[in-house]
Amino acid sequence: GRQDVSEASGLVNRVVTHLIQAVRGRDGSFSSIEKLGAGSYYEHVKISEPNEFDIMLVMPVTRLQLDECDDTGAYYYLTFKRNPKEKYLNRFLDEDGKLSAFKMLEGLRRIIKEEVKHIKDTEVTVKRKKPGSPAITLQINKPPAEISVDIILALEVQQSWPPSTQDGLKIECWLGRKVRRDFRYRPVYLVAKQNKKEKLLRGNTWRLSFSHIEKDMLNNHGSIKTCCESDGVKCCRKDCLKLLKYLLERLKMKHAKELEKFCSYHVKTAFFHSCVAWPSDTDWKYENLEHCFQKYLEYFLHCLQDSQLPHFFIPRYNLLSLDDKASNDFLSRQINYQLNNGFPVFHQV
DNA sequence: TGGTGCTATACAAG
DNA sequence: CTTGTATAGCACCA
Repeated sequence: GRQDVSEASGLVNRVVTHLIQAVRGRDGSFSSIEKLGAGSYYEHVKISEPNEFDIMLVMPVTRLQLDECDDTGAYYYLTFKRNPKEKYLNRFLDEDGKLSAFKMLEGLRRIIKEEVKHIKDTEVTVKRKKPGSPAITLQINKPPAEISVDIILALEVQQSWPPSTQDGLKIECWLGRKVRRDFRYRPVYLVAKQNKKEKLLRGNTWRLSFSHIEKDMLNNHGSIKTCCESDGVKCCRKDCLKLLKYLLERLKMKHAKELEKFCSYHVKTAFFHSCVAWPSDTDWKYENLEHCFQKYLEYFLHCLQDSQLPHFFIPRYNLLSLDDKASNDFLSRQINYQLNNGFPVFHQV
């Protein structure tokens, strides 16, 4: 309830501000780090109790050279272009001059692990590292329940988006050309995410992140500027997204193993494509929630059947590989069953 | 003088 | 009502 949200967010904010202060002060490396709330909680599309938070810690850097490390267009090796003043990051460079995501994440993790001990009145622990994951996960013990906070390290660089994004973000018909142009002037974010397909697993790859743009699109999702404002017309876009998130979450609970490849990002990506396919606010009238949800769901089913869901910002990067055809078919069958039987999982608790 | 960091304030979203 | 975020004003310091 409201009380829980308040308690949880208060607790998370106290812990996170404490950690940010410590990380900034500790040594030169992370002195200009900034907080950015990301993920469902901050996008107002959280479906369950507020027990999961995503916090991006953003490091501004100047002039990076991005080299694609595979054909997805999402993963990059990073090097500093001609001497920037980023001397304080030298200790995170590999032998070949590449900025190491692993080393940087370890540096941040070490400070956080140390600092967590100094937080009074709250029991905070740093969870074991998952290989290749960009997150440092905190667990906050709040007696009846537990809150987990994913801290994601991101680099922010004010330069043009890489070529792989050229034909992505096709929002002209939905949000407009000017909005697209403005988005593309916003900085590039790179998160310390290891590419599993990388030949040598040295952990120095980075992945593009568009969390800042996604958050903006969700909070400003109307074709008409006044969409969902208090004196405007309410639409059902966010409710549709929440419903499919909830459906996937429930199905994942029932079939954890078979559905392990799927995450809410698939659902979110399909959502943005649906917003483009049905760009007008009248396509998402609040009264038509059921019909809209069904169209969105059918779109997602098509993606699964074709094993084809392009990343919204990097069109050549397919999030549903043919290699996982069996998983895609499994989820498609599960969703079809739900669709044809009045969504039984929504009623089971 | 300009950069930095804290606080107050306004306003959006639910 | 609550929380989150952007911004303006202010003191501080090199």
